[in-house]
Amino acid sequence: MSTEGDITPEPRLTRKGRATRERIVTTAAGLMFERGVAGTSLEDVQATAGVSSSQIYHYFRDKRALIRAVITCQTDAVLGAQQPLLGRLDSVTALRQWRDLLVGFQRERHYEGGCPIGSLAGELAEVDPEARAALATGFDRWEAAIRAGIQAMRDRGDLPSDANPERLATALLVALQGGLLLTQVRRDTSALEAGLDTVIEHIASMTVR
Amino acid sequence: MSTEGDITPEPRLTRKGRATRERIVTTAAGLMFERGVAGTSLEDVQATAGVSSSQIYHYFRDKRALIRAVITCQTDAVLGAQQPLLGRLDSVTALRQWRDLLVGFQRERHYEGGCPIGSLAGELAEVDPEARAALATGFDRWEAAIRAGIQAMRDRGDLPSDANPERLATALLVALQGGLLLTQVRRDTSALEAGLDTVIEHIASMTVR
DNA sequence: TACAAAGTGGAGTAACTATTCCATTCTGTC
DNA sequence: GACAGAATGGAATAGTTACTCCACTTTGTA
Repeated sequence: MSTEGDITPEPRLTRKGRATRERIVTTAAGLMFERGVAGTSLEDVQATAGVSSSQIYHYFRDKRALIRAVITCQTDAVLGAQQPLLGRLDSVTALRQWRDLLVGFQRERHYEGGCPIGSLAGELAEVDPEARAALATGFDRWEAAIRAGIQAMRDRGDLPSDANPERLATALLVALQGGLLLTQVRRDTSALEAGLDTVIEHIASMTVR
Repeated sequence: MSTEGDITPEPRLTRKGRATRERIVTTAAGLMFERGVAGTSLEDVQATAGVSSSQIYHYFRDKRALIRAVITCQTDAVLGAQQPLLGRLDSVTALRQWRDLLVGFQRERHYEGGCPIGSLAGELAEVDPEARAALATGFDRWEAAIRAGIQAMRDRGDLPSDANPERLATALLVALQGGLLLTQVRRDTSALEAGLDTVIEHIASMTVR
C-alpha cells in the first residue's frame, strides 16, 4: 500500500522483530494522537508498548525516524478507515455518505484529536522538513483518491466537461481539514458539516440535469 | 478589543512593566509561531526578548499562562491584519479582495507557519483545556466578523432570505483554516485558493440580481 | 545442533528546561 | 526626597528526556 518511510538499508527483521517494531509504531501513533508529538516521550512509548529503550533504538535511528514511521502508519490507517467509500466517491450520494462517515467518526471519539494526519502536520510542518514531506505525501494520496471519484463523475458525464476535478478534490480535502480542526477546538461537528456540505452542494449544483 | 486572558487580580503594572510584559508576549508569540510551542523554551524567550527568567515569572504564573497570553495576542494580531476588509465583507467583491489578501500573506511569508491561531490550536487543543477555550473564542471572533458581512448582504437583499449566513461564515472559516494548513504542508497556496474560491463561488451563485 | 545475527534488558549520561529564590535597583506617589 | 511596591539580575534546583552502552537471550539457518 505504501513504501516504508525509511530508506535505510534496513537490516532484515525476523517475525518477532517485525511484530515489536509494529507495536512500537502503533503505540507511538496512539499516544501522539492523544497527547501530541511533543507530549509523548519515548519513555511513555516504552512503558505503553512494553519495550525497553534499546528496542526503540534498535528499530529506529532516533525519535524523528519513529515519527516518520508514525506518519505513514497514520496515513494508512486514516485512508483505510474510509474504505471502501473513499475508493468510490463518484456520485453526490457517495460524497454525502462519506461526509456522514467522517462526521460519525468525530462523534465516536467525542470530537477529540482532530485529524490524525492534520494534527501531526500542525505540529511538525515547521519543525521537521522530512516529516513535512511525508505529510504532504499523505495528503496527496488522500486527495488523489477523492479526485479519482470526481473525475469519474465528469468522465461519465454527470459533471460538465469544464468542471475541474482537481480543484474540487482539493476543496473537499480543505473543507475536511479545516472542519476537523474546528471540530477539535469547538468540540462540535457543525463546522465540519458546514464545510463539507457547502462544497458538496456546490458539486451537486454543477451536476448535469 | 479583547479582555485579558488572565483573571488574576493582576498587580498594577508600571509603564515600564507593561512594556516588558508586552515584549515577552510578542517575542514568545513570534518564536512559537516559527518553532511551535513545544519547540520554544522559556530560555529562548528570555534570550530573544532580553529579559531574565525572574521577569517572565513576575508577569506570568507559569508557561501555560504565557501561552494563553500569546493566544489572545495572536488573535488580536490576526484579526487586526485583516482590517479594514474583515469589517466589511458584505459583497462578493469584498470577499474576493479578502481572499487575495490572505493568499498574499502566505506568499509573503513563503508559505511558512500556516495560521497563527490554527497552528496553536493543533498543538494545544488536546493538551491544555484553557488554551483550547481561548482558541475557540478566537475562532468565534473571527467567524463573527465574517458572518456580519454575509448577514449584511442578506439583509440588503443581495442574498435570498433562505441563505444561512452562519453556515456560510463557518464554511469560509473552515476553508481558510484547511487551506492554510495545506498551504503550510505543501508550500503552495493552491489549496487555500481552491478552498476559498469554491465557497465564495457558491455564495456568488446564490446572489439575487 | 551450532553459530551468526537479531532481539532484549536495563543501567547510565549529558543536556535541557521549568520553576524558585533572594538580593538589588528602579518608579511613582505622598 | 523618602518609602513602598514594582522591576530586574542571576544563580540554584529538581525533574525530564533523548540517547548510549554492554551484557545477555532468542531466532533462523546451514
